[in-house]
Amino acid sequence: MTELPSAYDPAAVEPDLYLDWERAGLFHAEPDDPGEPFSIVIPPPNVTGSLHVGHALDNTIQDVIIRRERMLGKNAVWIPGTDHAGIATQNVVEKQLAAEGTDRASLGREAFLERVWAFKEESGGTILRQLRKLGASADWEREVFTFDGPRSNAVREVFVSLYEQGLVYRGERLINWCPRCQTALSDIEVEHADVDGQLVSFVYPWADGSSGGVEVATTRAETMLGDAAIAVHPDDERYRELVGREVRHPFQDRTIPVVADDYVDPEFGSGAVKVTPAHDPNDHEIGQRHDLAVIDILDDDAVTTEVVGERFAGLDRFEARRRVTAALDEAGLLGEVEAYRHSVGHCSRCDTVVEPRLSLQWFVAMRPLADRAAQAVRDGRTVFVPEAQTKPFLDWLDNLHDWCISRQIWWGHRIPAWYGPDGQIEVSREDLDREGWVQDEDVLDTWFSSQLWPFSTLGWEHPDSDTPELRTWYPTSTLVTGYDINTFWVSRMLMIALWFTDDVPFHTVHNHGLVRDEHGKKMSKSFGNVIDPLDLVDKYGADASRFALLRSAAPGTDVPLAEEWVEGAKRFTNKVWNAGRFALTNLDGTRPGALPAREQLALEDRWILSRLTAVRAEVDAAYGRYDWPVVARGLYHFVWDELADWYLEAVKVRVYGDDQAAAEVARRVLAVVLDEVLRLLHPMMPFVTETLWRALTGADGGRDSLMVAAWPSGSQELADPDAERGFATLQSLVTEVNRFRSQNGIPPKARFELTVATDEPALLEAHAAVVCSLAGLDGLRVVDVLAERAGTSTVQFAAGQAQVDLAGLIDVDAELARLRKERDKAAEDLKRVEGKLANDSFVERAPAEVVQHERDKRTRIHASIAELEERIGSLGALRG
RNA sequence: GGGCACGUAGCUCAGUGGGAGAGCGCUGCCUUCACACGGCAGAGGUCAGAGGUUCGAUACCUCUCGUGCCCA
Repeated sequence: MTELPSAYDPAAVEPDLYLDWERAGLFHAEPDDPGEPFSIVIPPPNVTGSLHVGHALDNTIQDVIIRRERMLGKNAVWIPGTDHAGIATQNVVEKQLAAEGTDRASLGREAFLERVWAFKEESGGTILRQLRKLGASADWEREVFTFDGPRSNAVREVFVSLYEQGLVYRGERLINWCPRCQTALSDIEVEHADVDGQLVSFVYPWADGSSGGVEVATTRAETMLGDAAIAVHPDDERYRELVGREVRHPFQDRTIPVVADDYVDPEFGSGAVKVTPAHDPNDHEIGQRHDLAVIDILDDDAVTTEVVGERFAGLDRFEARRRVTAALDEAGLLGEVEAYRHSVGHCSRCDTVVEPRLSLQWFVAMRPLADRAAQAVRDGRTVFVPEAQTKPFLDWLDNLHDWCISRQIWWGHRIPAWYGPDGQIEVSREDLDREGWVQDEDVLDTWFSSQLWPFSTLGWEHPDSDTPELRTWYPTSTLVTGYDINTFWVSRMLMIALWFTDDVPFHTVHNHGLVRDEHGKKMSKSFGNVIDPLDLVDKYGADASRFALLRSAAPGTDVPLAEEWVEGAKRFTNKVWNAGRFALTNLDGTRPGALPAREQLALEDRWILSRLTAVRAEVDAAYGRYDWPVVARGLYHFVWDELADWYLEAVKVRVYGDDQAAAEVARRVLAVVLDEVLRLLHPMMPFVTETLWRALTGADGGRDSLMVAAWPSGSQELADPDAERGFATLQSLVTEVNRFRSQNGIPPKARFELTVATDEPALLEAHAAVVCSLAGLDGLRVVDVLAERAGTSTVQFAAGQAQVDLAGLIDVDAELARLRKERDKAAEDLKRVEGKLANDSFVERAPAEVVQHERDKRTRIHASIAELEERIGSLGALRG
């Protein structure tokens, strides 16, 4: 153990330790292992992706939870895996093809898919390998993939079954179309962003040739080529007479009716709106109410078709917008054109402006599923932590539209629907091989497969599946994700699980925030503020990287991170390392075991054990709330400010002293404290703690590991308020002496004597050695009354006054200034307290103990001021 | 437009109805035998602003200003 280097070097221990854990099978669990089941499924990252700092946070939290549950003796499993990520993965491969001067159409479906599979084999799993560097203790033997055999079987089963129940249907609906990805998207794959555009007003002239017309406004002028009506509010007096009349389309040989519809906002613009049922969701609904024509003006590339007429056909939608506006101007119909900022939908995968478009697609009817999910949440069968996410989640479920699940791409689960020569449709669990029948070309939305994740990973392929894994670990315990995918993923898992397994998929959803930079800005390549978690691990180690993330991950907030904060966490790992190293070099082989009898314990032993009890309770409570900063701060403070700064220093008196029995007691306590603090730190900082723990206990690795050591019990028997008060008194004296030393420029090496008058003479006499050691004193004398002597100075501490005998070394002016400052502050405090006590309503109405508290304070400050005045006087006399 | 957060030290954030804390940064001293990735000490805040409730508000309520997110 003496060969432990003086600075902790993560790179030297992490890879070997990880391999050792994995080889020993410590990550693996079997359903019949002992212990209450506990399970987590990983939110599957994109199979071809690589680890970013958001993954690092999400998986660190999961690892912390699973490691602690393991230590608590649970049969804990963490199931890893990846997602085939349809559009994202296909986009990457298509980009590769483009670079090679080809495209998927020329390759054909089969060759293209071979190509994607090859890409998946080559780059797939990288991200899971990267997770290992963070120390993730997932059960790698159970790794699964949304597109592997069993998971695909589950997808088909669910699709067919929902179809049979009438919940999956095919229909022509207005959907979000991405012209770049060439596929339909669901509502939530569209991101709305404010964009600067133009609000163009123009006039539709009356069809009967009478003068004037109806003015309408739009941000998408080209859609007028597909207008089917003009709508006004039925109560709008201005237009009452006009409903039922017709206007003439300026560029097409047709007329358009004026209809009345409640949807119209009479306050907006002219109060009349153009209606384009084929290209706007609201207009589509108006169209249905009034049985309007649906005029689709765009093709798959968002280029105008011949439907719009020769003049404007074949134009990109944005070019068409310009040309139509110009043409309206030419025709003298153009009104005001004003700059207008409005919300525009963009493809969440490629940021192209999405086009609302009428299309024949597959949908899931969500209402019955959503109602069941909402009920489960309202009943508390699944809870959100923090709780604040519950309401938006329920609101979202309550306003859910049907889910468009077909995607016009090739990488994904192909829709198991076959079309016969006479328009028949058959949806089947088995592939159909019939003359003249063809399978649907489309694949399913990736979320359709990942929604099955909590049970498909445990072996669910159909309703009769009954695997030991499902029996043991389903429903899963906790799902850990960013709040941003509650709608995408959490909601769908909840809905589909309730429908197919008749149970919630997880009991708890723990939402963390998004990792941002140190100013709360989103990390992005264009800002150049991206932090690569693998760089962090290389530079500072996995423990420090994890700890820094956790320390910022407050429930309900985003997670700011700066590299220098990770550096700070690294310093903490080094502190832990050196505290451990100090202990180990002084333990003389003492192993953690039973504590000495209470009467053998020194005050500092009782104090540190009491503090340890308190921090353990704090940590357990914070774990219950998933409050990572509190866990991290609690342990940080305990290790650094209490264990290292005070206990280790105090313990030196005995371990370096001559009393062998006392040294032995100190060693035994030290071993126990170190053992327990390593256990408490282990889930957050697995590597440094395991390394020290092996040195401490002599564990030789393999299954003899801190990973499976017991989590400390919550026993309160070592709580010791008397010891805490007593030790705090000693701390107060030491701190005051140090302050005095610093303020008078007395070097740390300079020793002097201290004479103390105190309410705690027995305490101070008994612990003179510790105080002398900590405060760098020659000796400590306890007297009844301090005699004023030339060349001395007096400081106050919690239990009295201490006189420093240091003739000639005191800077009298500095000391006077210090005392006056202290007195002025006390006088200010006194004024405040007396003001309070002079207030009758305070004395009458405030609780008795609060009033008493203020009275005690007044007494204390009075005494203190008198004391200070006296010293100022005598010191002044000394100088004068 | 609707909803939800948030505004506390230079920066990032804790916090509680009885006159505020941490980390980093900053200043001074110290190469003390676990650690200079360290030790000891220090400076720095009318707790966004205005009202209200209360004996007492940074905390509870209302409004204003500012910031962020979600939805339409």
